[in-house]
Amino acid sequence: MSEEIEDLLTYAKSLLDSTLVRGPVRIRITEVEAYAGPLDPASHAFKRTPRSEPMYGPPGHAYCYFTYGLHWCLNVVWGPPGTAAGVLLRAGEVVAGHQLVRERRGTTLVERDLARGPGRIGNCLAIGPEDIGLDLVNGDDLTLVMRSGPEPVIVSGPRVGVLRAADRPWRFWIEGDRTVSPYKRHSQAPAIGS
DNA sequence: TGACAGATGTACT
DNA sequence: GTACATCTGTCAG
Repeated sequence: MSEEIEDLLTYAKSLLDSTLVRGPVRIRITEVEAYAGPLDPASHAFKRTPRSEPMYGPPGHAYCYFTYGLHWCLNVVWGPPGTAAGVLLRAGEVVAGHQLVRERRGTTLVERDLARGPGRIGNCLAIGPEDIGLDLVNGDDLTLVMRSGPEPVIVSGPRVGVLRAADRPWRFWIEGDRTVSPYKRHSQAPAIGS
């Protein structure tokens, strides 16, 4: 494995237990997935297109994309400009601003499920097209606060919901955390090992 | 638990 | 013009 990818995976793990803040809403990140840009067939940046252009920008910025006609998902761009790698935030736990999140999401979900899934995180934080390219590190609207405490126990596994290169173990989550998304393998992804 | 419908932007032909 | 997508909510069994 190249050093660049090792660094990406280390960064992805460092995001676990970090916090995303937007106004009164705070979400503790419990599950992430790494995408290695042009080196990764599952990444949107595998091909450089107008949509994936933000991935080629500076690190620490947001790459937001709209999928399935319904959901906005949030990635954190990683690496020097041109690397086009990023980390998808797959699940988290709402630790503050529950009331506002419930207003956005409706009240049917139990607290654990409020940010359980990439689309739900986007919904909780009101992610939209205006957030593409936003600076998450120095910004004052949507901010990523890195973990300051000890590293949690981290488990890795194959990626979820992607059709290509699904068996790369680039998904990381906090062991035993009940907010980790339950989603399964892409229905058309080949079996692991094939 | 599993299957599927849903809405629309993006990429490819 | 067409196929598909880093998904979620709902319903049937």
